[in-house]
Amino acid sequence: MSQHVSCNECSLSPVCLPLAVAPAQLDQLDNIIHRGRPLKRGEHLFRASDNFEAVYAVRSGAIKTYVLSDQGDEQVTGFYLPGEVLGMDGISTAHHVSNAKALETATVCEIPFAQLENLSQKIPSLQHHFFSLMSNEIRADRELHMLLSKKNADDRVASLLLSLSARHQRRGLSSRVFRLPMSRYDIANYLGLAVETVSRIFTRFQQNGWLRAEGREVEILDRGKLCGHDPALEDSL
Amino acid sequence: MSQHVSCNECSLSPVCLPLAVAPAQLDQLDNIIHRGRPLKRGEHLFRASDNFEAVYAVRSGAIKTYVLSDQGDEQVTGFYLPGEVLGMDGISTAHHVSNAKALETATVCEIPFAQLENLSQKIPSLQHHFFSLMSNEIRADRELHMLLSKKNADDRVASLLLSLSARHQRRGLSSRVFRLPMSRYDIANYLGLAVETVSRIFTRFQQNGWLRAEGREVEILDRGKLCGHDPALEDSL
DNA sequence: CGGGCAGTTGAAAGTTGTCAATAGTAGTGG
DNA sequence: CCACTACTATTGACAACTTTCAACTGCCCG
Repeated sequence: MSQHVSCNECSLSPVCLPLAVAPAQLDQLDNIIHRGRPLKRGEHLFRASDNFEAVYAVRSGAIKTYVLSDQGDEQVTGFYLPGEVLGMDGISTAHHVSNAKALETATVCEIPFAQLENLSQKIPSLQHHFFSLMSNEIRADRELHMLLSKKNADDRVASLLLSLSARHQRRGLSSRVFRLPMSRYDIANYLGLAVETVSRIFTRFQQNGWLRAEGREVEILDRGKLCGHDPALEDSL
Repeated sequence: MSQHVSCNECSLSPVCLPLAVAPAQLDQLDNIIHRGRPLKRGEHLFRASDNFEAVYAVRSGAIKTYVLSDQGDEQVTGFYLPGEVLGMDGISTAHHVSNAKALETATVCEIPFAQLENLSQKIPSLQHHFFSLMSNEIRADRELHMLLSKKNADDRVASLLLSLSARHQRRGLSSRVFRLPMSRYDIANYLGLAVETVSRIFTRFQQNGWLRAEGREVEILDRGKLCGHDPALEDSL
């Protein structure tokens, strides 16, 4: 497997950073990007104590980010799929504040932030796109805030399933059948629930005929009913 | 009251956008800022349907942001005090996704975003500061995520009180005695609790001798014990 | 001065968490 | 290649925290 897929040849370019850069300038972006060796399941991309040097775009696999409280318990703060950018929470502090860990074998593009800032000075559309990315992150957090604050356990699980489905579709994959890259524990942790609760909800969704799940393989059988659990999502697909 | 306090003369400049701009260039920032008439309590600064034109720095008073679900119920997503910048969630969509409403009489500086982007092309430190601001917002959302996901009602209320306290101190005001700009309803909504729960917790904190509260006036009597409720905050002040 | 909203308090109900036990799965190493 | 082990997932019973419903007080603004 070549580790030197340029942005030009990367199938993710329509959904990744290159979408903000004119073809003529794509080389400039391409030149600052480092493509590292694949991460194995469980390996860290960065840790909370590391200096903040770069942001990362997922090329394959999946990454989870999490923070540790002082008591040492973990809070999963996000799941990142191919084409998505992570690591932006470190900009203001010069060191990362969260940890990033591969949920499965994953490859990432490393984008040194200082150079990205320089390039953003020259390419306004890149600057704007990066503002947009961060703005999207904030917006997603607002929705998560509502999810955690107002929605019951069923709605939370349904919402995550539909979010993953939509993000698969964005990459041209099936929005109906896909594989969850994360464990039930990670799902529970992310959604502020107990694992047992998540497990029971998966069972109930299947009993209702809304979902088929075998381990991490899921098939969405009745999107409407899953949305119905959270009508706010009715139109999202 | 003059509505034309330049950044030069503004007491908030050490904690607001100007902190990222060299004195020699401050005029350039100052020139793009609009200082509107004060907002009365309950007035909107912007609404979710509005076009996204600008971000806003609070000069006095307090603003809350909120989103409405499709069922029409409100989720308070943030409280903004003097020196804090809001409205950045609209960058990616060209229209605002949240609403911003004055909790009390408030004045704000309006910073047209297109011009801010242009200026950021010329002043690298301004671009960086703006990235930092958004990064901070994301980081705060991560902490809120943990709060809503893992902490009980007591910890959530304590955490909000201590956050407000720290933000007062940042402006050189008392971190011990201050006035809450928001209602118990807003606090409850923001923290994902029922008003009754918040009210009971205020009562209990007072019975424990940790807090004095008369309406919206609060005095923190035992910061340690409030932190103790959420040891993650022990060192924040 | 009055009405409506903000705030407080009590009792009951419900959703979710905790504890415990069991089954299934995947990675490891012989 | 298979067995072992540790982790992931599921299910049930019970407990706990928080919500909901209801009533009441007080205050602010019109």
